[in-house]
Amino acid sequence: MNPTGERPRSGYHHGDLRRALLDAGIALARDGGPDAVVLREATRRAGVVPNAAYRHFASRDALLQAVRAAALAELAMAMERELARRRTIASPGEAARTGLRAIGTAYLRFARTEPGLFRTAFAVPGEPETSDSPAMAGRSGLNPFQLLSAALDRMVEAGVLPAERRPAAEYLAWSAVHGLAMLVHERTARRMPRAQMRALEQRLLDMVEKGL
Amino acid sequence: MNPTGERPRSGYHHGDLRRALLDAGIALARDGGPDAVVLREATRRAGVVPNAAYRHFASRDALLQAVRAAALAELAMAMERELARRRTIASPGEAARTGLRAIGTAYLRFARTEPGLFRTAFAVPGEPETSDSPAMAGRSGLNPFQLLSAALDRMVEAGVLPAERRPAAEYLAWSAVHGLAMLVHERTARRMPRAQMRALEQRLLDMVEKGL
DNA sequence: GACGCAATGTATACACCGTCCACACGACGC
DNA sequence: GCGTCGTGTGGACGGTGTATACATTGCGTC
Repeated sequence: MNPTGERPRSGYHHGDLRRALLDAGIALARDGGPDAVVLREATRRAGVVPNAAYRHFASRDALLQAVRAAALAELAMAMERELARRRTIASPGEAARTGLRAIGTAYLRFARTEPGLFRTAFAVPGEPETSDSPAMAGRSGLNPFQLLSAALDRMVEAGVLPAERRPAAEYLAWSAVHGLAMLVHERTARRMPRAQMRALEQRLLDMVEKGL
Repeated sequence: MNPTGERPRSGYHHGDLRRALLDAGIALARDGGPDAVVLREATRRAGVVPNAAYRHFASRDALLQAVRAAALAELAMAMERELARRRTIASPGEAARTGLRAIGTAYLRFARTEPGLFRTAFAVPGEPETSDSPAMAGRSGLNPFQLLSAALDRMVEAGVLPAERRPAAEYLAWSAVHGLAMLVHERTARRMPRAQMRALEQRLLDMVEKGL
């Protein structure tokens, strides 16, 4: 009944209402996407009257932005985990390449396994991902976009990406992966067989590597 | 005051309310995106009481889907225009390549010049674009996705795309272009200089051509 | 040409939403 | 011990989508 385990309420004051509202908002976004994060429902889950939210968030949109930042942070951490999962590779060139691939893989998996959070992170206008507010970042302090940039930098250093192709390369890589992610869970190809989908993801990452 | 030029109302009956509601919905989506197409406002513009809409659309979502179909049809026509604009080319291989490029160019321009309709077409779940309801199609009877497929088919016929790479290639091409389109007008890079943006679009299309 | 039915538009009402305002409670500093 | 200020409450307003019952009228049938 009370999934996060906090007792219903201590007294007149809540204790940490901001956190409770944010958690409720994240849960709503997780299953239902951005439109599902509705202020009154969040307060209901926190066991509090609707207007109490306004002591912590200026508007429904402010809450939504906070949820979005949390979603981006989760994605960043998924990327960091995928990067860490690589075994140490022989050549530095290969290491750099698998780094980029890990970023893309984590992105696509996140879109698959957390469609609601994914849409909340990217289908809602707001502060651009390129800005570095720590709320959007993972443990490394980098947000998803910055993690991608770093991966590309390492490719240049390792000599597997010509320096003259480096500028703005994150936009190309991001575009391709993001487009497929949208395609995957939003529409068409929803009922494409799993194996075929994975193969398509690999081909896309190949295309990026080859075409960058 | 009455942009489409129809007189305010004849009598008790409207004449073509369905069309009027759809037009109003399209106008709302054009500046404001999917969330802006609100049923009551559409009826207001048609000079009719809110519930009248329910004689023509089962729900707000049904209206939204009709608007979405119209947006897809507009995109299809933009693609057809771009295809027709090509001068006749010497080699059939080159013709096939410029065909694919025209599709991508039209897509990116549509996202730029009609952001509201673009988001309505793609940021809202619904019948997949791969289905061929004529409401989503252009003059050729093909919808945007089918136009892309046809362009790829022509590349195989002309011998500029190996047949073994053809299957599912539309997903790769669509992903890249769609991702950039989202990136363009949704977030980051909104204030990127025009020339730089165009250059980026060209590089993306290069990447697709090379990496497909 | 009159009639009746089905299609279309109206009236009223409900639940839900975001948000504003005035007020109640209570933790913390003087 | 008391006042102040941060936090939660109560009530209200205008907006939305939608259900249900009613009014009007165009059109096919006799």
